[in-house]
Amino acid sequence: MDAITSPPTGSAAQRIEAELRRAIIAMDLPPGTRLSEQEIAAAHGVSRQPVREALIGLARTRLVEILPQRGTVVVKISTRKMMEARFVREAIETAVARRAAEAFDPAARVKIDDLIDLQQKAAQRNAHGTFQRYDELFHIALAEGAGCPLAWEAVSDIKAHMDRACHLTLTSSETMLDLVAQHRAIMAAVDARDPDAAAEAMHRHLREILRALPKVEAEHPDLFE
Amino acid sequence: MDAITSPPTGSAAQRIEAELRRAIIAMDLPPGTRLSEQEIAAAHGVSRQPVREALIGLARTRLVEILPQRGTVVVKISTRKMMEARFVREAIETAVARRAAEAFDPAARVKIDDLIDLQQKAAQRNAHGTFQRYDELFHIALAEGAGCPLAWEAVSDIKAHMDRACHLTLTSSETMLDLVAQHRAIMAAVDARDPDAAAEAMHRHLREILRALPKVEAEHPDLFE
DNA sequence: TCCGTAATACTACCATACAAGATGGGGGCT
DNA sequence: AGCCCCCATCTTGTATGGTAGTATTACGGA
Repeated sequence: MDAITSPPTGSAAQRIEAELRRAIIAMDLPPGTRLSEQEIAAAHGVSRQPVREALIGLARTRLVEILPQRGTVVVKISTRKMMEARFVREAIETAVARRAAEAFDPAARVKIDDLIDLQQKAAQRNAHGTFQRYDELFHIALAEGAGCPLAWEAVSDIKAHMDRACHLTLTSSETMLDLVAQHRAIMAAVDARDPDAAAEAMHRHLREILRALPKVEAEHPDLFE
Repeated sequence: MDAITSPPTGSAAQRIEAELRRAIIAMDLPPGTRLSEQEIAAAHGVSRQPVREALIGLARTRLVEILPQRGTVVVKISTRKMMEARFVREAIETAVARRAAEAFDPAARVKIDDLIDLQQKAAQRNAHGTFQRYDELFHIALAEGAGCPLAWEAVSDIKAHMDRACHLTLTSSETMLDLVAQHRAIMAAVDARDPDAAAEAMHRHLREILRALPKVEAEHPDLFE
């Protein structure tokens, strides 16, 4: 089961980028953290060049901001941009859900049940990191089963940002189990071959996610811009 | 009027990436072309490092493919992926059009009329490159006016691929003028505050674009995978 | 005490050099 | 002849040194 643990992949630059991305989304590197090429390179036992390429990759997805000749910082969370991100993601994923309900790859269908079960176990253990990883795998499998894996690429970066914000809102085991139930509801509509219901279920799913964000912003204003 | 010519921006890596991206989309570098870090560096009078970073950036948007220790090539066009891309873009832009019809920034509204006029002139002159540039500016302005500039970021990479394919289909001045008319139709629905009509107009607009692609694939099989 | 100025200590950026892997061709062996 | 192995020559990947630019800080004057 390496579907969940796959850091040692390819070049040093890719490894470091994956590790930094994970750390940022998991809030191990909170918004505002200053990142130094030197320190990261020393910590990973490589030179500054691969680290630099990793940071450029992260800057492209807006997870960090590179200020020329000044430094690199983890970008702060913007509630406004989160709402825009949710809008875009909703547009894509409701369309995917609708298509999934019209025709779904049977082979991918059985895999999804396993993913949901594993995600539920992670939620019961209150294992935040693995929960989010299985959440991601669910959405990937849904897109692939619907026949548009490219849609996931478009959602991927957006979801990364949202996951980071969700790390503040998703604290209790109950809220995580709610999301699992919503996943099951989506698949129920897909199985029923009901496009409108599937889109509506996805719509409700995504609307829930960031509901608590404004409250969190009031509690941790330093993490927001 | 620098809105259309903005290559000399920032670092050497960014300049080179922008230049290569333009060349790839304009088919100056056809699919399958082998790109050598050495040659590009020599041609631009810089070292390999910035070129390398530029190629990494292009690889991230799937315009080129880097084969470790082997070489870098301009990716070939895939009709299947183009259809998937159109699906995703349609999902986003119809949602944007719907939102635009609900509320639109007046300041952005007047700018759009200018862009459409300029695009029409470019179509009449059969100036393919500038036509596509104004097409891009139109869609950007629409997203901004609708209040979700982030949506454009999600569409940007997808549109780049589609524009490359359109370079083969958009040959006559008439087809370009058709697209301009469709832009006007979209804005007419937006002005009428009719979300469904705006979404439908956008839908028709995007459906047209790749209609001729299969025929082109039969004519130039070497450009496709 | 406060402010303007200059030196200092960082940063990202670029150039150069080196290393590691992959390919293609040629020569020798079977 | 056909196959295999080795080597020359590409490629990308990594390491290191140096440069230009910015923020900070120390310092001298009012």
